[in-house]
Amino acid sequence: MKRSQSTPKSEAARKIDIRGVAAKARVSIATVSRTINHVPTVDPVLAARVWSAVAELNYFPNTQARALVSGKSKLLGLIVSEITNPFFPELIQEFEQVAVERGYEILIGSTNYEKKTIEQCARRMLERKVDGVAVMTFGIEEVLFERFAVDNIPVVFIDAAPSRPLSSVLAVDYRTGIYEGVQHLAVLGHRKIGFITGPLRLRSAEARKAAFLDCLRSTGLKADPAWIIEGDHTLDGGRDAMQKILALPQWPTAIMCSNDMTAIGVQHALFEAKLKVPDDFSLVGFDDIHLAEYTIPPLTTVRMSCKDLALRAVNDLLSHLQDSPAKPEAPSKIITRLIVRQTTGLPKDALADLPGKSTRKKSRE
Amino acid sequence: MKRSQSTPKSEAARKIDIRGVAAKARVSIATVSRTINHVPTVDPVLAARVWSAVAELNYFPNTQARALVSGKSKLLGLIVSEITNPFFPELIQEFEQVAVERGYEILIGSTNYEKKTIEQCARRMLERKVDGVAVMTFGIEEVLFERFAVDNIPVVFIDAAPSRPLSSVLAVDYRTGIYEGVQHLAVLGHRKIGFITGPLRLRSAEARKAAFLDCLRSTGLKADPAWIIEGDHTLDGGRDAMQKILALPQWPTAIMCSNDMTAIGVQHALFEAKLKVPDDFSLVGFDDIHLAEYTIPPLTTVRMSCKDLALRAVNDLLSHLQDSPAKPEAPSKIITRLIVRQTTGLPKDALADLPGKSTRKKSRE
DNA sequence: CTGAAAGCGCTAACAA
DNA sequence: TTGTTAGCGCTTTCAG
Repeated sequence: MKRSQSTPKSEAARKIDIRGVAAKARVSIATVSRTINHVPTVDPVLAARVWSAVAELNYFPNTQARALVSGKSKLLGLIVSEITNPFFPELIQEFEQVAVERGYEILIGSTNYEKKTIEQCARRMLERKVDGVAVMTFGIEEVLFERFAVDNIPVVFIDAAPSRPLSSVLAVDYRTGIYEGVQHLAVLGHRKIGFITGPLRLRSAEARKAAFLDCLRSTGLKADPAWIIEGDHTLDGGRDAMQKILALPQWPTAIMCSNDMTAIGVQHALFEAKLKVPDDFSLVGFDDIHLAEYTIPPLTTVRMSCKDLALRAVNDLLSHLQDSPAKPEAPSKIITRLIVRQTTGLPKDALADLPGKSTRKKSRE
Repeated sequence: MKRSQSTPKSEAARKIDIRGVAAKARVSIATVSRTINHVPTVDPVLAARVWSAVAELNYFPNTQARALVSGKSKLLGLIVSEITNPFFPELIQEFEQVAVERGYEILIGSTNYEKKTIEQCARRMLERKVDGVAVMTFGIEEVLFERFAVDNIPVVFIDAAPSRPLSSVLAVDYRTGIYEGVQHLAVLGHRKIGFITGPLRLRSAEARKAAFLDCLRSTGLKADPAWIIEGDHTLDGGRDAMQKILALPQWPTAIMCSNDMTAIGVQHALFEAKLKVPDDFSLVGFDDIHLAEYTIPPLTTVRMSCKDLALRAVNDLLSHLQDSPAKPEAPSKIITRLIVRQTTGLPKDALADLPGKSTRKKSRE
């Protein structure tokens, strides 16, 4: 089995490492190291020999050894809520692209909202000595991230973060997009708008709900607490929440959702109940995942650019890493905006309401 | 900045490493190593001291150093086609779970079907010294994986693999599921069934198509080449392919798709064309992603268990790693089976066809 | 059963 | 500019 070891053919079949390259190029390992790290002070002639040895041997450096000695793993952690929610793969893809461009690898952790898993993720990141972590799980117990501070590892959170050095926060401007959504609904004539939240212990689920309530108020509508249902940002959660609303004696005429998956779940609940979108209910999602364009009918939703999110996250992390001169504190928020598709329309009682201004009771069940 | 270095407080504020633990526990670093690696021959008294030192210091070993010396990174590579296709996150989730259970971390690579990206992925895996790689991208240029053979890194492929040591293949039994699908359609009365393939350079897209053709034949139906359209396993691809079919003078009455995303794209194309599923077209997907249950109407599809796939992939890899005694060659195929939901029904011309057996022409456009 | 010591492959002083 | 050498934090002989 251990062929190369049991047959020490002197030079011939040695392992492909920096020494092998050095031997073949007839230089020292230091020169090899300098060459492959593009240190400018290497004699071009030697460099050429090194490069051709590298090519012939098909050599590449051992990341572990490199990391061990340099203290930098060139790994960025990315912690997301739930990899099966399509928003996150889209985020991951963008994040990875930016990271790889900048010479970093990413280590993904999916928490599934479970505290134990989150702990495990944090630990894995620490063990692998990531150079930075983006916690994109929209609200998390920060205690678990104290160790990162101890180890001087930058962390970027979303929406809110503990204030400490090397930690920054990506602020999302939920209000603009949600306001546009509420306005849109109001203009169509909706006065009774329900909201299905995400898991409320997630800070940004809370933020989205707060933004919704706020926008309702500034639009002059009032919120019926019965129509604010807690969901969990999953398809099942959306379906269940909508079923709860359908069990209510009074129905809203429009539903906003804390994310698109919830909205798709709602569409399904409505389909099962033989109710039509947007004829019986108007529906607005949040995130604008690619799928939103493909639901039937296509989902009106609030777009949050995950490309932006990813780019900003990586930049924030790296700016802490490369002892940046001035803090390029870019406090601008991540913007959101409404994308109108086909799940929003006039409220069912619009025609009836128009002539007489009477407040009709909704049909029940 | 470098507090701990500039202030060598003897014992007090030293870095948290194996030496720190050893010092605090008053043992040698070798004993610490043995203890945390659960070598059974450690004196319980010393072990206890070590563990409490570990706890107090909140110590955990440096994976890099460990990997460097042991030669095992405890990393498993997982290469997928496209992380934004929901099938893959589901796969990743399962794979990660199994891997973590077994003490491995995973490194994800998403190829996006681009050769350059695949190369990059392969290289990243090599650089990070993964202990094994699962190539779940359903067909890939194996040349890129030769280096893994050189480095004795096991690789598991899907559907087909180069035969070499340390490489195994996960065979999926496409026929059973697809046959059930074709049968189901045939029983409903469909005689004209179209198929939208995946990217045909992917081996398993080819395999699915071949299985379909095969099943058609053994059901006694014949395939119209015009109704076999190449898609690309994406939403957009499905929509485009269906639009091509709709442009044909003759329509099939049912469509099978190489994956669920394609089917969702088809549903969208039909929606745009004001055609109904299953009234105008019956539709069958493949994969049974979670979303399939939530489309409108819910998608009839062929289930392939990604849990199975993940489990088998990890097992195959690990069995190569731990010098397994006998090869536990489990040549059983990954099974597939039909899940009937609501996108399949009687063909549009069923009633008309029943009385007179005449072959009517389909309405065009 | 324990500790001292030799590296794993590489980078970063320091010398030449 | 180049080579020599000392570790990075850990596992693993090998003596004791």
